[in-house]
Amino acid sequence: MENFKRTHYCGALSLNNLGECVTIIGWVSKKRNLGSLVFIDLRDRYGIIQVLVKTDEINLPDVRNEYILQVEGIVSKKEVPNPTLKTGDIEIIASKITVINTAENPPIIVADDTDANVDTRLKYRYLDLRRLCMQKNFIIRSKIVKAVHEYLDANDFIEIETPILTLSTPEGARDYLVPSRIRKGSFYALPQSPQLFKQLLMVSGFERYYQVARCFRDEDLRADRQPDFTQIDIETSFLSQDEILTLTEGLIQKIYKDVINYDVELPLRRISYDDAVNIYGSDKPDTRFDMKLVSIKDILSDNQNDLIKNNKYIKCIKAENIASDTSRKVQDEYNLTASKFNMKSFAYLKYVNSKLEGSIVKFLSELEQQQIIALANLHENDLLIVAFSNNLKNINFGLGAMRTLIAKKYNLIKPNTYDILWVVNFPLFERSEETGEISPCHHPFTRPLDEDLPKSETKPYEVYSYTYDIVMNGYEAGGGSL
RNA sequence: GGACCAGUGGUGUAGUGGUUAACAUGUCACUCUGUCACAGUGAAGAUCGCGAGUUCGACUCUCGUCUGGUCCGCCA
Repeated sequence: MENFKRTHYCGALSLNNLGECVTIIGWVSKKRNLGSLVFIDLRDRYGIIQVLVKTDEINLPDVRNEYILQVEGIVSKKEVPNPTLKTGDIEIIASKITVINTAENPPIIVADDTDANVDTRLKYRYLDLRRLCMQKNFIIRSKIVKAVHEYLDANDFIEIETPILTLSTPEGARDYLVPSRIRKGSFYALPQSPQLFKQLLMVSGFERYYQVARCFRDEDLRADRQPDFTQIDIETSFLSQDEILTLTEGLIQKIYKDVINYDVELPLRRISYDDAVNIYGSDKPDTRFDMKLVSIKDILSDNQNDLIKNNKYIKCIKAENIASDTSRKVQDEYNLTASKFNMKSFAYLKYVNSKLEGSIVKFLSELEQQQIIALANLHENDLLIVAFSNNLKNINFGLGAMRTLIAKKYNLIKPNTYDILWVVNFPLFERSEETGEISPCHHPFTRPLDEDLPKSETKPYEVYSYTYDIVMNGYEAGGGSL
């Protein structure tokens, strides 16, 4: 077996290496044959570098896509730089090329902008993962875990592994089951989280525990949800909610700094669950765009129209400058999104030629119209979507879904920006939609807010809890509780 | 458990009852000294997911089935 040596990585070379004689190893990403000049893009984990072969000076063996080559050559400045490439200023002028391994013609294009569909990519996953954009995901993940270890180790945490084959742990999901060989007819459950174990560890006096923990939940997939996943699992003794949030913020700040060199400003914004839901229509709001939910019930308190009179809640969102773009068909699309939250009653008001237009305008007095225009701060061509409901949760989440949909449709979100905030103090209980029974919102071990404790018997749905979710760009990235 | 969408050369798509099954890209061959989505010329490559049915005739319509995707339920 030959032992192939290299002196540098392809993607790590730069102008600093100018003039050096280097040996690199990589996969052929692309070959451009101009006759006596052949350009080869050679790829390794660090990136792509162009190799220049002058075929009247050296021998070029048969080279095709995804062949693995060892290349000796001089790092040189390109005659025409390519600013779109990290190594675009330089190239290797090859003096010797060795084929380490050949390859069949790959079924998918091994490049960031491959055109293959997901199932094809999964069938040839080992080729899909050669793409640098895919490797980047794994590299980021690895860097995150490294930062987690460093931060928590520095904060006196102990990493402890907990069992995978266990009794059922009481989370909300279905367990994955593994049949027992020794006790026939019995099953292990895979942990939905290390919840019970870490609480036992606290009882045992470890005080600060963490684990990069694999969790298993036998529920259906979504685009952003897998049945087995990894969570950074933390448990401490004696800390207040404020202390645990501060500790976690430090971790988040370090991860962003170490991984993408982004400075997260601390402390993070904290908003209550009730505010998140009432103002943004979501318990995981994306606050990179405005479109806040506004109640106009007060303005319409004297209105005798049935729709207005008979609905306890009337709230609206303003979408700027899209009134003329919002046909009946588009309205139906918005309504469909909200209908998932049992929302049916909507009215669309368009502010055109300095006045309101829309089906319900005829039921609004001149004063009411002026008040709405002022409250919503309407400008020409703004669209005001008004929702009517007697269910506060439905109207909030329904409008929240519309809000997100419109923001995506009109690109209201600045790309490459980070919006990180805490949503705190969730309700302790919720009522099951089907059975009507009371059940924990979070999990059964959650501590109620001290000041709400007296209400726990009489008004359980008004009891809030020491709970907190970390929300990034509208995604729930984590959460916990006392 | 449910709803919807999609399966056509290697890949991605077009194709609304009769086509030589089209286009792009990739591949192969040849030409080419500055390409980086190289360019030019030429070539090969598809029993249209599978099964049944309707029809003179099905990639196309119907039913079933398999696979993939998105969403609802579910996921504290």
